Amino acid sequence: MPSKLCARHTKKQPCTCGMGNLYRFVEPLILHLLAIKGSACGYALLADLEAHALTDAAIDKAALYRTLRHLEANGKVQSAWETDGGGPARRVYTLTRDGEEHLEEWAAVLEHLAQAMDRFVRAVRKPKRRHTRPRSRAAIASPSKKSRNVR
Amino acid sequence: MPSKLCARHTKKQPCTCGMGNLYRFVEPLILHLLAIKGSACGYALLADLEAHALTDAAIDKAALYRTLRHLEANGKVQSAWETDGGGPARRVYTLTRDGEEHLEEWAAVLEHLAQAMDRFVRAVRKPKRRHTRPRSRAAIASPSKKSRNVR
DNA sequence: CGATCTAGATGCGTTGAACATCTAGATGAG
DNA sequence: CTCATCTAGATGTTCAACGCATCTAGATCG
Repeated sequence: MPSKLCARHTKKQPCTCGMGNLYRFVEPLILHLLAIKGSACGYALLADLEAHALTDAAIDKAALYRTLRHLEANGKVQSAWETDGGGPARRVYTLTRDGEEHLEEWAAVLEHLAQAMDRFVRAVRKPKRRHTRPRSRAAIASPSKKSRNVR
Repeated sequence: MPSKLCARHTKKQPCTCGMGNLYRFVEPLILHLLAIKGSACGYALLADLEAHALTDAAIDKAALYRTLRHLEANGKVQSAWETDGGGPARRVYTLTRDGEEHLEEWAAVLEHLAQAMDRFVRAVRKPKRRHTRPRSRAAIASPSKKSRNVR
């Protein structure tokens, strides 16, 4: 996810930039499931994803498989074909060390985001402070000094 | 946002389906800012958005203006040109009643999402329960009974 | 044999994201 | 006066993601 390295923020702390809400949080879910299951093929993950999903949005098969390949391409997971045991061959995935770290990063990002969202929700629900009368033109025109370089 | 009405869920509760994390949460932020400011033009919102943003991702001018037009097209905000006071004409936006309700919906959605993310983060950080040895083939093949219709 | 289940993958049309660019009035410096 | 800058809004383009449909193919079972 931070494959693009996020030019804007040179912060140490992982940021939400590079991820663009990638894949509807499918990525961290997969990493987490692999972490607790040890290993699994895509099809097996599908059922668990439904149960653990962060949102009530259904998870697309295609998104799952594509995300797995994407994770593998970035070295977050490894896969190996498993043909024994009947049925079509399964591509069985396991987390790499890199993947474990990636999951931690995701946790940090989501933790921040959750807190921010929580603050936002409470701000929205805060007993409506009656808003100041339509402010003067000047107040609107120059919101603050540090809004110079708004790009 | 639930303009597509979300065919999948006929739940009463607002869901995250229709929104696809639309516009990086710019939409609810705009609604909220308009709610507390009473009214504002896009340019004035820009500065406040930086301060209130949910993520550390910078907010794109283009995204802001387009979101405003989108909100207006859906009746969530109203706008009027304001030419007095010097400078180029400003399109000044105000929330509609519909927009106020929309903000409430967003609050509900974000509240749920924040809780889900919080649970997820805690699950990830939970003291690693040593995962069971590579489970039997059967256990992998049929994850659960209710995974029949995984689409 | 044919239907169904398991498992993975691909194709495509639409939409969103990131970034650059453009118009144009107002203002201020030289 | 002229040029640069600021304010304000809008558009265009490219690329990635999303949603949905479809496809292959082995295994299994009636």
